[in-house]
Amino acid sequence: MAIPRAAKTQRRTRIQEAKEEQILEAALDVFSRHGFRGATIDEIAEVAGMSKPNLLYYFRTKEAMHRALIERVLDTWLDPLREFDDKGNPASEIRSYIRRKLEMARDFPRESRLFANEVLRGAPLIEDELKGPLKQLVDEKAEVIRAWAKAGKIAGCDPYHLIFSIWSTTQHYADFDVQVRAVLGQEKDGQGRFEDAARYLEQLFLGGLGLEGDRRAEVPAMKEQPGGL
Amino acid sequence: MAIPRAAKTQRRTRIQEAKEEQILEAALDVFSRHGFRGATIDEIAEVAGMSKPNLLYYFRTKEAMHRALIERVLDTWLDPLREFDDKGNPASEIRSYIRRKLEMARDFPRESRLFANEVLRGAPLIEDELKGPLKQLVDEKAEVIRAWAKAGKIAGCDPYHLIFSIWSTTQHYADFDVQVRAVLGQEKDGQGRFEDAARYLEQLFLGGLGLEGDRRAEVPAMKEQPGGL
DNA sequence: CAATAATTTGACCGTTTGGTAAACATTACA
DNA sequence: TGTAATGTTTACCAAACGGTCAAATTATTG
Repeated sequence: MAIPRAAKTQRRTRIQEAKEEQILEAALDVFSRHGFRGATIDEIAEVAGMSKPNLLYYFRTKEAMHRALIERVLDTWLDPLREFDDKGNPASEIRSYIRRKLEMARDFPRESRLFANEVLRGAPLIEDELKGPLKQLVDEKAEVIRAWAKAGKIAGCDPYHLIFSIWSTTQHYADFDVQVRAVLGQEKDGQGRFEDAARYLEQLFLGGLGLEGDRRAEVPAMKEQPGGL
Repeated sequence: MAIPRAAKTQRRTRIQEAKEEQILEAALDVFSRHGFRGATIDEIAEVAGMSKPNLLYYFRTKEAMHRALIERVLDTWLDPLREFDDKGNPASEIRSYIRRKLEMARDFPRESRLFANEVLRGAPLIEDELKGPLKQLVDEKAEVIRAWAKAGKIAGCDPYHLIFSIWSTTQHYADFDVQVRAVLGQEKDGQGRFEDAARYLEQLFLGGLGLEGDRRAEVPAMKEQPGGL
């Protein structure tokens, strides 16, 4: 008998754990390049190095795979915003938020593109997630920013659009990577563009919020590339 | 005899013109939502309200359709940057560049998403365009910005990343529209978010470039939504 | 009004797609 | 070691896919 995904015994075997990981890794590769409809199970199976039915033993449908991927990524993706702290001082909080987002764009570009692809097609799978938990989280952080503005710690600005602009500018380096590289040319083909981007974006956002004075706040430089997710 | 696309007579008939328009309009709809691989000829034909063979009479392959679309959009898409003028004063040039890009995101979101989809999958069709004409145009405008900085008219900054950040922040309102709406909630469901975005982005960029004083420069407000492309 | 060219369609074709059935192989563990 | 549960593979299916063809229809024009 072969009932997929932890049938009789509730406990997941090592082999399940490993194979599912292997599949999701391959799926991330394919989905992030071609979107849901453009991706094929065959290609994912090939990248994962296993037969199609074998893959379908672990994830019964293409949608199940996609859903599993998206859920996992969405969670990780919002971590930097969750860390955004109302106790800290505005300049360093914003600086380190930008840095963390930029590090993610550098280290997990496929995750970013997966998300972008999903939103581009109308986000049918995560609509509820966006309108619920995401909106709630952003509302909360927007309130923090508004409080800073009210206290005169930063220039008054629309906190929602501030958050949008940090999202867009940082994720741009993952989602539009090929364009960025094409425009910068081969000289900047290493990871140097991320350092440049970090410097520029800090200047932009701190200046835009009237915080130039706090330029050299106690925020560390971008980390070297770490390991997996 | 039925040789497609202006055979004996060189002149394109009215009917050709109209049908090709009708097809590209439908194709834009489908490609912008699902990307090249995710789009199907059947769906495009259905949206265009004609039979599949009829559609294929005007565009022999799916790729031909996509190519025609991309070429047309890419050209329009760069117009605002071409208008970016070194003669004007920095504050108003940057302000009106932002406004134009934001107007495009508002009025032509599908075009923006088409482009985003293409870049996301690695831009195989427009790689040359990006590395050639686009890079050249950006290089040229970057030089203008650098000159402004050297002359002390704006704060020194990396002009390439400045351009990237204007692209990303403005296009975000087209490409991530569903997310933006989800976060802002129903109250801001009208076009008001574009006005808010315009105000915020001007503050951000002018502030970030040390140009707050020039805030009320001679740049008109965002235009009402105009007609077709 | 012919007749010729342009357009449209239904039927079709080979391939790819998402997914299944069942046989076979391997692992876990009593 | 035996056996039940888990994992893998080969062969396959129906639907959807990109695209073709020849026949039918509609415009254009001498």
